[in-house]
Amino acid sequence: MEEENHQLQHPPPLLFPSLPCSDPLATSLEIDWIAVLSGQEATRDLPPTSSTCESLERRRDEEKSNQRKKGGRQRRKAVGRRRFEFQTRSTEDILDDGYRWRKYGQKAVKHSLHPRSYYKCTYVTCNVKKQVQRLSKDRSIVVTTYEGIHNHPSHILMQTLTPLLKQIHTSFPLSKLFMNY
DNA sequence: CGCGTTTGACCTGCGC
DNA sequence: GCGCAGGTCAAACGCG
Repeated sequence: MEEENHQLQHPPPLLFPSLPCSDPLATSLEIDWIAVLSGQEATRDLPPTSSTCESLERRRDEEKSNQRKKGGRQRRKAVGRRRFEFQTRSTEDILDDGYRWRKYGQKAVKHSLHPRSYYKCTYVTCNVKKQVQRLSKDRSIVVTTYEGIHNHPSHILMQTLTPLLKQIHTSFPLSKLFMNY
């Protein structure tokens, strides 16, 4: 068992990373708020310094060369990626965790009566995946495994915040706010 | 028409 | 090297 599996009683954390540069890949900077709150090293990429863009360039080059090696496709087992697993008693297979997911596969799993479903976060730069499977022992329990950490707020949160931000913007236009600067 | 689901094929890692 | 199991891709399809 190389990867870190955490049994959680609550959904995974919402993420609000800083954007250190204009590179689209920069949005994949991952901050683990669970780690933050527990006092561990939270950011798995470089901290947001001027060298971040450079490291992202390097990572993108590595990914490109990996793709070339594998005949155009990148297939790698996610070994060592952070995984969060939690069990929920529910009749629904898909839990609304606030993010939008696209199903990309389903597989019958050995020693289990129920197939495992594979989902990807639909947000463009977000690489988070999750697996959903029912326990064969107790069919009322859904096991959800998250892999990776979201680099954007959930769409539900955005829906909630957008009108609020609009109101703030109309009440306090930026031009007024920065008049004294 | 855009987006999400389904599903069979394919790829990769791992144990023997 | 081979076979198995898990993970991913991508075309076809459905739905709003």
